[in-house]
Amino acid sequence: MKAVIRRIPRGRVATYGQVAELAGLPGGARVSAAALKTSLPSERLPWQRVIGKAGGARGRIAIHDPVGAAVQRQLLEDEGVAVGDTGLVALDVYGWLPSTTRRRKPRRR
DNA sequence: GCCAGGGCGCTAA
DNA sequence: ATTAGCGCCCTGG
Repeated sequence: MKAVIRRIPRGRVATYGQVAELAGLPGGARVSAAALKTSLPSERLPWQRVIGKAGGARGRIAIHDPVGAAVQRQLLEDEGVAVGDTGLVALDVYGWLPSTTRRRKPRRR
């Protein structure tokens, strides 16, 4: 699972659900989140590249802690990922496209 | 018609 | 019970 996260290319992002699926934990999106939450910086996991897409969000920072969220945003922009004021990230552009996973209906565009 | 955002219920650890 | 989630549906801009 952590291995999966490390696979996320720089400048790209993936959703918790996507990571969980790739890790072999279907429906375990929150498990991924928990793993990241408990992970230590020494693990050097690019947790910043993992975002959520719950509710009406199509892909945005899902960290509750405002500080952590700000950090993630900064790190992402540092990699070249544009983050909206609300922490929204254009999955259509920066979304990771692993050959092993398929996306939902690309909803035009 | 398009987009972003919020509400609701569900699943898994 | 709690949560760094997810999808569907509705609303406002």
